[in-house]
Amino acid sequence: VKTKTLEIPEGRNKEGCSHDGKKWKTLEHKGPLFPPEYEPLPENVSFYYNGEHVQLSPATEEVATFYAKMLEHEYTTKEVFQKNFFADWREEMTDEERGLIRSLSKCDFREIHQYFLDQAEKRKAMTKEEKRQKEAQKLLTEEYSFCTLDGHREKIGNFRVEPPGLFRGRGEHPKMGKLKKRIQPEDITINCSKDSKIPAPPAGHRWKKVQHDDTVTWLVSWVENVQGSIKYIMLNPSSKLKGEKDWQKYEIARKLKLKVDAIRSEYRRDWKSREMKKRQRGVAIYFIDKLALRAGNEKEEGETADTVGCCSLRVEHITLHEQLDGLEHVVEFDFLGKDSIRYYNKVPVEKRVLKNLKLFMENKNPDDDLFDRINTTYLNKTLQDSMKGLTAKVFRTYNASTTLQDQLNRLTSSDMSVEEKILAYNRANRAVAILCNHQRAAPKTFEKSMQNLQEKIELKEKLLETAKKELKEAKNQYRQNKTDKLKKLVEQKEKVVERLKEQLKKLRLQMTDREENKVIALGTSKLNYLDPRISVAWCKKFGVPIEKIYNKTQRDKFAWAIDMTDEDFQF
DNA sequence: GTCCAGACTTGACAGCAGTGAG
DNA sequence: CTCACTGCTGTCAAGTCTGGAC
Repeated sequence: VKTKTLEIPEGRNKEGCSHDGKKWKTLEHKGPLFPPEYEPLPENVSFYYNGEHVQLSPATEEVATFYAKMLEHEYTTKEVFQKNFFADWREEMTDEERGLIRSLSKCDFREIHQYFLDQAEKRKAMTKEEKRQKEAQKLLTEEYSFCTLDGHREKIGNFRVEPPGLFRGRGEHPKMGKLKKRIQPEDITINCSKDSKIPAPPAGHRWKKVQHDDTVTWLVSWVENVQGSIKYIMLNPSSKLKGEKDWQKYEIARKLKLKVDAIRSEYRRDWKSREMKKRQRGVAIYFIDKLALRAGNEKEEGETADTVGCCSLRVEHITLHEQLDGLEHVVEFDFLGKDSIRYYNKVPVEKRVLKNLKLFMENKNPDDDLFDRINTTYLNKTLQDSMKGLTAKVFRTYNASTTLQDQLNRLTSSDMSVEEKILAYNRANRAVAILCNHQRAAPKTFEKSMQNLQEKIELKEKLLETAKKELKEAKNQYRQNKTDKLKKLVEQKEKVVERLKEQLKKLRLQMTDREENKVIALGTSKLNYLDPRISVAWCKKFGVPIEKIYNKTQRDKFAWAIDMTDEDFQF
């Protein structure tokens, strides 16, 4: 039986929060799966120092293989990467090795590199027998991929412990190249219920700790050595626990929809405040609302790449223009955001905003904070006063979902073909991705695949032309000699023309879609920002199969929405 | 207030499997 | 059957936000 309104789970209030912070009653699992032990290189594969063969100790050799595997990557050409790697590698060496190996430039990993290339080649040419073995292996690991939470079998998101390797940060990360160490069972904390079957550590080992904390959702955790942060094993997005949280997130965003007008007048009032702090707050929230910027927490300098969000914007990240490209009062943004993705945007703003920004920038250096009186904690406290549960990131969710809903309403009509509807959907999705600045590297094969598509279109055009000629010819013949046979021929030729026209149209749509998608990533917004009920309702209303919009993983994650939504739902 | 640990969401991307054309 | 291309899945880094200690 499909319920139209989601039932409020037992022990939860209407926002889906547990009253007592408890996330589960029972939790049982098998613990984490460890990566395989290091296998030393065969004897005929050598490392060379200064041209001489050197037999490395297993621990040193393992770290050398991490570097050797990356030899072709741009990373290894960066000085920071090399420096970090070499320092950490030397830590792993025996005294003797450390005495000998003093300069990375004298190290020759090429033979090791080639060895791994050959191995990859071999793996590709795997026989059926080996593939069957792989399948069997998969079956063996399957039991690790599920747990039992409150009596339900649930899929786990990441049940493997991360393997050792070299840290690859994004952008200009000061820690790139550092050694990410192998995690031992002795580093691992297990979280499960008291009365459950406690997972067994590997033979000869023991866990760091076994705890029974029902106020958190993770099953396994460990501390990672590069940043000192905690890593977790948690449930898959398809799980009930994650699904409810997701639903709750969108409900809060819908609540903002009802309050947003009041909040907007409030922050506009702040623009005129006597207090500098309130003015900054007003402008920051305006940016977060209008441009879907991230909150922008402070980051530890020198520990991470230099990236910013709204509150951490610096003077150097914006340029003010009284006039630009025929527009008035324009702010030009240019900064690196999350994952060192560039945000570049020229935005016309209200006169008062520009005036305020000028004020904020007065007597400051380029590397001074633009909003020096506020931070994300203060901003979120203010937002909480306007609406319970409101934080900066809710604006991203709200604006993304609202945009999708608006765009879909505007771009779809029922007389479109399914293909046209899907193009409309993708366009709506794309508007959101642009708003949220979700970018991707242009696919490596982009130019080529566009060219292929173009050729296909040209071929179709020719076929269509020929078909049209044949149709005309057939019509002529029929006019002169009205036989049944010729009538049939005309009909047949008409059908061919029709079919070709359809195919051509489809190809052209595909081309447009792909071109417009070149550097835009749709996945992130689809997965994290767009209320799935909007898409489900749209599919139902316009007769588009849900499979055209969501793949299997996405359908699993959004099962809650697919179940509960009818075609009238509006965000 | 400020600092920091902790928990959880968000994000780009590599590598793989599946698929359809030749 | 092979090969090229695409879409999916897993990976793990990088954010947000909360709460507690001082």
